[in-house]
Amino acid sequence: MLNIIFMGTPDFAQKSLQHIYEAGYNITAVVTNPDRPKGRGMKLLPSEVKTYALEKNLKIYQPTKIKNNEEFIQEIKNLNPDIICVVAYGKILPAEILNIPKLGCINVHGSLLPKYRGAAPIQWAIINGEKQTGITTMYMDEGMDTGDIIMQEKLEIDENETTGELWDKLADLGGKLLVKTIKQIEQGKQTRTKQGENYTIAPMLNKNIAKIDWQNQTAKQIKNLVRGLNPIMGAYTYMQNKKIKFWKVEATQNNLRNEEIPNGTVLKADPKQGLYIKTKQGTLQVLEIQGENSKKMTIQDYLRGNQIQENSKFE
RNA sequence: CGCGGGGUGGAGCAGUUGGCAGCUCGUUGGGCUCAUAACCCAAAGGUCGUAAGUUCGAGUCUUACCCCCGCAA
Repeated sequence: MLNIIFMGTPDFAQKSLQHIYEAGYNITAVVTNPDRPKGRGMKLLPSEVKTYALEKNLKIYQPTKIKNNEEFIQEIKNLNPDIICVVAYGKILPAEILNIPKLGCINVHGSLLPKYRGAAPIQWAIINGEKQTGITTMYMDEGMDTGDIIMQEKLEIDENETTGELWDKLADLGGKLLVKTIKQIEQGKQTRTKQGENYTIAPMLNKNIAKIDWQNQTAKQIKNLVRGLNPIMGAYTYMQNKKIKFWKVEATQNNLRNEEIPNGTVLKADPKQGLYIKTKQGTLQVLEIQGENSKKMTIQDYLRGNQIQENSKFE
């Protein structure tokens, strides 16, 4: 039986760990990021991977840094792993680590490489309105998601699907594909394909991209942004200096009114009929909204207590 | 002790310097209409988070506690 070391941090990784654990592999250690303060009160909370590892009584390492951490690297060597599986770990592994396992370090990535290399492949696939994405398993090298591809599996994206929904599906698919990949390696049947240079990058999301650009984005693009940032961050805009987030919107092609009015103008705001906003192209209908310091609610609920004037403007 | 917002009929909110607890909507009953996410009439529904304090009088001021939410990922 192979000795496997698993490295990963968030829920996406936890799913992979669960799949290989349930497939009966011998997981000699789990490496995850140190507990981080999060939530209200900034309480120190363990990662999803750590929680799962604790539950299954697996050996856990939480190094704050890996590069030049001789003690940690020695520990890994001593465990004598056949394979190291890395899924959304959050740290870059130096060659010293990559070279330890006899059968290699393999990684699960949430896109069809070489498309969307980087930290946020799922989010970007939705923001860009992709109709299809998938999971790739690969041999890791020192670059960022540049290793040779072992297996890929495609998945269709629904036009209303959010990042959260797609995330869960891919996490599960990733776990399954990881197990299949390990099996192939175990049997020596794995293939190895170079990625080629036709790649795209999916960098970490920052605050700026979450802001709706009323001047340059069409209704359709805004819809993609909103679902791409749900439930992480949420697309936001301003109304009278108050930050407002949209969680669910619909894009309609035809304009509600044809007058020459600025993009971002409220065309209609009514508790019964909803909220409609003019965009560069098409009309945006808001379905779920979140006011400043408030919680997410349907547009109907929101408009009962919060007046939005027709012809006022989002910025 | 990370910073901030808030608990008021079923929902979302307002409530000014303490002085009859309100708005929009929903619900129920009735009316009108070829028709409606339409309109008209009527009704039900609140120990204002909990406890104590100040006061002639507290949703409003003071203190303590409980709960919820936002920022950050």
